Amino acid sequence: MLLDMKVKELATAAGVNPDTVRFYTREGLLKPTRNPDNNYQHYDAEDLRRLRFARKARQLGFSLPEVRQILDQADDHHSPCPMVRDVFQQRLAEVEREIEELQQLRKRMQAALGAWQDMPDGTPDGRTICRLIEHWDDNTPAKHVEE
Amino acid sequence: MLLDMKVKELATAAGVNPDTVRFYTREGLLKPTRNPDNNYQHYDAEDLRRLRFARKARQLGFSLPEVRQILDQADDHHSPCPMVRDVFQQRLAEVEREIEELQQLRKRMQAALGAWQDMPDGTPDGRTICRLIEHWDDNTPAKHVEE
DNA sequence: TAAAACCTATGACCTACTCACAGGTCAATG
DNA sequence: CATTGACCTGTGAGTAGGTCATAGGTTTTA
Repeated sequence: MLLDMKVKELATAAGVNPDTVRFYTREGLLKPTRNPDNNYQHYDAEDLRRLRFARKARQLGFSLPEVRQILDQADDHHSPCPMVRDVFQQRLAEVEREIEELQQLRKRMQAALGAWQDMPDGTPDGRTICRLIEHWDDNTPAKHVEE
Repeated sequence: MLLDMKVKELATAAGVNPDTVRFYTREGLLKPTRNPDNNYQHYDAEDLRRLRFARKARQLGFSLPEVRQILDQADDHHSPCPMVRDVFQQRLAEVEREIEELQQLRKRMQAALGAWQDMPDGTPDGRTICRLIEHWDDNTPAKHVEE
């Protein structure tokens, strides 16, 4: 292999914290060789690709176990792509759920903010702590049973 | 006080897990009295109000330390409302940032999904792990410096 | 040759709970 | 009155994905 990197070099090359490299190594996402002389880890171009891949996958919302699964499948010369397509679709749906939830929240917050314009601050009197929050109407749709 | 509740009664009244009541008590958000006979905690109507308040505040995105701060201010007969308004505004802005980020992500995911329609799965060949992800274009705007 | 900069492994810390455990207490039943 | 079940107590671990601290070993550079 052309590249032979120690932890910090790999970390710098991928733009991550050296501790993340060590963490991923412990977690089995990276498989460096070890120099028996000094016990140092040595990473090659393949590890760099794996690390970059892992970071991209994390940004897309794949969990660490999912990333490891993909990498392991690739190691076994199975194409992980069908699985990736599948998890990716699920993740996209999840992102859309999150967006809707946050939009609901924003709506309620804006409404609360509007209502608060007209409310006095008031000092806590033993009956109320902060009316701003106590009088906030929680319209959260009850938790789904199927979850 | 009219109400005198043990842990589970308070938890049921507020619709939370009894362990949450114990946790909030350890964290100083609730201040029950203790029965010296059996070492049990006793909560009153005030604790119920604090607990309900805390849950509402959490739903609005306040952190536990923030909630404690608000409750402490109320205990000192200072109106926490100005602070609440302030943190609330920040939280709303944050929610809006999160929404935008997620919308960006969704956009990129949808684009990737479209592009993938035309890409073959391919078996890992030592150079690529999963083209679907490796060729995904990460347009994440570089991290803000001010954060 | 000595300091600076790196490496190692391990464990703690972060959030906001939730759960498990071991042992004490209490109300009701047989 | 003893047992059972449901409650209580405190403590510690687990969750996700890292980040940081520590103590000690190695390599590089001045």
